[in-house]
Amino acid sequence: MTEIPHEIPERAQHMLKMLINRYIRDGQPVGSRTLAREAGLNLSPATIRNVMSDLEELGYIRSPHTSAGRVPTVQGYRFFVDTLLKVQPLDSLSVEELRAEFDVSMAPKELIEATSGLLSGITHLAGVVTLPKHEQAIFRRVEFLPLSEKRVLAILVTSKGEVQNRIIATERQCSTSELQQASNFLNEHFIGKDLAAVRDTLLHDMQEARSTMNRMMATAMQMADQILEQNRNEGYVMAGQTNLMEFQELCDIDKLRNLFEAFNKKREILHLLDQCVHGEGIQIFIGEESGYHTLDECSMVTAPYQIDGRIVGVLGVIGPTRMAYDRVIPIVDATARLLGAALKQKD
Amino acid sequence: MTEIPHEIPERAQHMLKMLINRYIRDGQPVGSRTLAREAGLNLSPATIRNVMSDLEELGYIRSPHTSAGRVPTVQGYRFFVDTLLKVQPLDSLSVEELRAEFDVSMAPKELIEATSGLLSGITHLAGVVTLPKHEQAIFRRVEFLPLSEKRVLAILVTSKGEVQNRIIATERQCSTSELQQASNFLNEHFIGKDLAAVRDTLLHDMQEARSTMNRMMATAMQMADQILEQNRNEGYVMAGQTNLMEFQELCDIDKLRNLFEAFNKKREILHLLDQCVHGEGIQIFIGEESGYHTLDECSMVTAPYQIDGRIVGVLGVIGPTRMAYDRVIPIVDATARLLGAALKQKD
DNA sequence: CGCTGGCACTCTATAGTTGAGAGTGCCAAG
DNA sequence: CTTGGCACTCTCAACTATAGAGTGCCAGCG
Repeated sequence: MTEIPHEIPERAQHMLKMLINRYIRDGQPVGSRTLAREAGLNLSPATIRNVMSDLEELGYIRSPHTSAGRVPTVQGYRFFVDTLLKVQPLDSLSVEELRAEFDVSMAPKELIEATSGLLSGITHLAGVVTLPKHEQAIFRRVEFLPLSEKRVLAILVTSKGEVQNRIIATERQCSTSELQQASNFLNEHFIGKDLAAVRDTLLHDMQEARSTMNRMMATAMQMADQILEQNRNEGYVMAGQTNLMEFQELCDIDKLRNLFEAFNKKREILHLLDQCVHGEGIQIFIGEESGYHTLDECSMVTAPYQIDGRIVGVLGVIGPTRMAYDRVIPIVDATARLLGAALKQKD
Repeated sequence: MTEIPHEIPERAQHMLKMLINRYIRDGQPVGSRTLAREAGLNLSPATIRNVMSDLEELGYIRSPHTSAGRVPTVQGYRFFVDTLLKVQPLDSLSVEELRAEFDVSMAPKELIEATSGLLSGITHLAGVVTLPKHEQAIFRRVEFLPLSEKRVLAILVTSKGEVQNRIIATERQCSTSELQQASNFLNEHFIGKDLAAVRDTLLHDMQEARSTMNRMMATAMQMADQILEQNRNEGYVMAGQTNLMEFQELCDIDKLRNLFEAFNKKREILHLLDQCVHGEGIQIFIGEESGYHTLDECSMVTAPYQIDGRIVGVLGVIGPTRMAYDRVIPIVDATARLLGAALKQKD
């Protein structure tokens, strides 16, 4: 079973595991002597050296230079997380502690932000959570309130408890009854309809009749657009970026700046997160695997989160390649479940 | 007029100005030869040296070490911005360009965020804007919408067009008419009242009668609390922190981390901003003047912004002490006016 | 008296040098 | 297959030397 020809012998695998564990712990290249002491297999450093030499040839580890011990390569980490790592799910006590952090009375957006902060707080890495994407948002209600002479506050509510508001400038003063009439019209016609459909209908109607309600309808449409855009998964919330400054390997000010700028630009990160939404469970990008240079020395551990079995978003952490995967993975996993559960209660 | 005894002679002032300008430009200590070339007063380096020696004795400049030219001290910068700097208001073209960036249809919170981004974008420093503090928030309307069996969405609107929403768990299913009744009750009793008063009355009423509406009222109160808290000026929005990584003098990873953590904690920054709300116009903190160690190598330029002549918040930028004050000050000033104007339209 | 050139002095930054230490690769022997 | 031994390589830190920048001071000049 483990005798696959030209594959890594069991003993070498064990050493690789030890080496990576050690490297994750203190970030220094691991030498043969250290490993001999640590590995538990009463072997001399010389023997270890032979094995390490093999592992290097196979591409799992490399020496930064001739006399500096070995560090894992991306391929090494990949093998480590794929087959060497036995991830234990979070014990139920920890899960309960975690669950207690979710305040279900929060609005969805706040909940997302809190979750992001939670992830970064527990793992001491950067936490990231995409905004949940609802398959379809259902129009629930619209409300127009006069603010001052020519200002109207418009509020749009969808089925998921999401609320958008926006201020409209009107050409002339609208009476309360006029506003009432407008909202009644929209509420009667569109309640329970898909927001995208509402938007299209409004767009169509506006071309037909240049009614006094145009302004209101245009705004309703704008708000619908905004919600739809949000639902197209346009964005994520990040927390704890400063945690990344703690790691020596990222302390190069230039790398750090590039990284932070990538976080701000969002595009690359978003693209990566999008990829994660397709895979079922935990996804891990290690170093260059992401394809983005700015993330070269970073890994990303993500899990999609779901509502009623439907994946609506992704969350995870970003940290140095030598992060404690065994600790981080269960946390990300559990957090994804808990966030899903917390969001579900809003349906 | 300029002959105040024991004060800096005119020529020395001019040199100090030149020296600081030069230092702001390229961040290197300025030597006598450089200054001789730059200053325009046909003087030899030796003469310059004598003057510089005087300036050093008076505490306006100092040498990082024996042979390294001079850099301004905090006192030097202070004198520079107070009396040497002639700030020209932004030309009207630039003001118009700036004004175009303000989209008055945005909700107040969004507007604040956009302004913060604007400041950081133009100055290439970190931009900061406090949330506006309204003297009193007026209760405008509350709305309860059933979401699912035991979930109700509550929406609270104040006179300034601010909207809060929150999800409530109810013990049993509430009928639409019940919810209607609850909101009618609140809307009738409290419209136009001060939010703090509403809150207190609710608190009182809840103790009197354990009605079925308790849950609704409790939530309304919570939301009122949240708005009130926001109005107590609890917070600010920051943008462009990464810009600060461009500056050599802040490139020490430890300083940078401390700085970023101070930004996250918010307390110290908030305290500083609070001080600025009292002074009338532009306020400048240079280096240690702030009293906070984390900001030692930073300056902060702020201006309060007002609605109808009433100061409701502060905005500004944070950057290295050697920032281009002459450029930054007019920008901060103009932005404060424009933000005030944009917010006013929401009243 | 203020300005100037000259000069010795100080300090930093840079490059080059050295030695200790860590770790390797290889080899021959068990 | 494993092991101890040994020569080799490379880094890191400490140290030294040197060039360059800038100063302070002084004596002379207008």
